[in-house]
Amino acid sequence: MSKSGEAPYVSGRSDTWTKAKCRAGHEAVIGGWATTEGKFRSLLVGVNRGSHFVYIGRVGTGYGASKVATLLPRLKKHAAKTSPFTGATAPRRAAGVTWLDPVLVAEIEFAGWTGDGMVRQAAFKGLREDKPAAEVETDLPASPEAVEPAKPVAASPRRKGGRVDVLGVSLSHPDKALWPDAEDGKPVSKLDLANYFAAVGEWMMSHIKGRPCSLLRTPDGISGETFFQRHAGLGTSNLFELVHVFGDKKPYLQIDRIEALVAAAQIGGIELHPWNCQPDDPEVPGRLVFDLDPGPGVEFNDVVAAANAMRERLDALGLNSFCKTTGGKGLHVVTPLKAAKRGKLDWPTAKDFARQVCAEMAADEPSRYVVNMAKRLRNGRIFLDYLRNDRMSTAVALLSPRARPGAHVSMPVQWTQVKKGLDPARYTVRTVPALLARSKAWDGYCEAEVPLADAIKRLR
DNA sequence: GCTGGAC
DNA sequence: GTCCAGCAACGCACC
DNA sequence: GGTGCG
Ligand SMILES: [Mn+2]
Ligand SMILES: [Mn+2]
Repeated sequence: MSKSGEAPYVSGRSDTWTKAKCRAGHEAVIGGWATTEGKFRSLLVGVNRGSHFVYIGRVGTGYGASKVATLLPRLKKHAAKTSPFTGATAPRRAAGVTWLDPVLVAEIEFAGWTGDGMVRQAAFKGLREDKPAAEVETDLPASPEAVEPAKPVAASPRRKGGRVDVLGVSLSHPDKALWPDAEDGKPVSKLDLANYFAAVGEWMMSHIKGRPCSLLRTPDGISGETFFQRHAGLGTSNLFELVHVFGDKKPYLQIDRIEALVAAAQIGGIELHPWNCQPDDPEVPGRLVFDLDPGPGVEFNDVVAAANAMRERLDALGLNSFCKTTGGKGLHVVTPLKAAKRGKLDWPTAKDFARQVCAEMAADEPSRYVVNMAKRLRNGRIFLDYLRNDRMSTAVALLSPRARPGAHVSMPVQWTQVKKGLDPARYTVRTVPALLARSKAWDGYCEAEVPLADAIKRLR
């Protein structure tokens, strides 16, 4: 498992069989193509298994109409009279399908396998000119037992064009620097980020899975252009899930698998900003985030004190809380919420609860805390930002890196660490995988959830 | 990083 | 071909 | 209503 932390990235998932299949290959041999009404539709692809050429499904070409233009002549050159596919699963002859001699190798990206061994949501990424078709074999063993346990993935060999795979996801320009350094004077590359995500993804996933998740992207590094992306656009990797939320036509990005984290790294997606809803239920609050934002002139030790004070208040209300650094100057105190069986919690209620807790804390120590946003009263005080607790509001995800100098990440810590001397700058893309492997921080998070209704009663 | 539109 | 723009947008505080 | 902010 990935907790051993001895390798830059490891599989870490227990469903080895599924995993092995998912990674079985991102290459396939083209055995045909399909058109409808004369327009190109999809590629029919397969892999070699022994003496068989086994069909594994259709592959779309996404949006790159230009890709089709260059591909079509290559296809036509290898057109054949008969199907190259063999065995019981070979596709039937059909209108609009042209067969091919199985010599062209496609690089594909896909989201998984159907029960009958076909790729799901497969997209064409390009031709592998350097790979002979005969070498594209299924590496699936005959039985699940033959799959060896998850093991460190070997350092990915460089391919032509310098591309590298991480968890089967192809990275362009793996050596491109995204940060000038991680407190160590050495540039942090896209490959470093991908390896980071692969290493900590297991810990991240339960906190982002099933929720819309914006990306803060910086494809040319943190000193280049920076922009948020919340919607899936043209050319979005099919490793992301797409989720529709009430009131918006366009689907939001969602990250449900570690491979999607690597896909985020590929497009320079550094920061993850998920909704704080229950998984797969955008309308129901799933956690409260108390965002402690120090104004100018506040010592970090005072933020530490604020986090502990917040924890005590939440304790008194019957809520369990967990603390993480933000990767910046503040801290987040997070309380997991149990979804009520009846009488669903709504966002206005959750936000109002958070506001009241913060307002009481500020009223008790007005010289330290403000609950009023953007007021110049913030000087020397800590802004208790309750506004993360709204439907469309986000806070930086657990273990998300920050697109700022130092490559710090939002690190889960134990309450015993939340004391004088806690140093958020220790936690970087470079240091965290090893530290996390030995940490017990946030153990029991899921079991700690409590319905907010009880706490609301106690508040009044 | 990637797409699509203007030139 | 090359160049360029888009890639989020909501609630609060204050003017 | 606009602007600054998170
Ligand atoms: Mn903050
Ligand atoms: Mn804030």
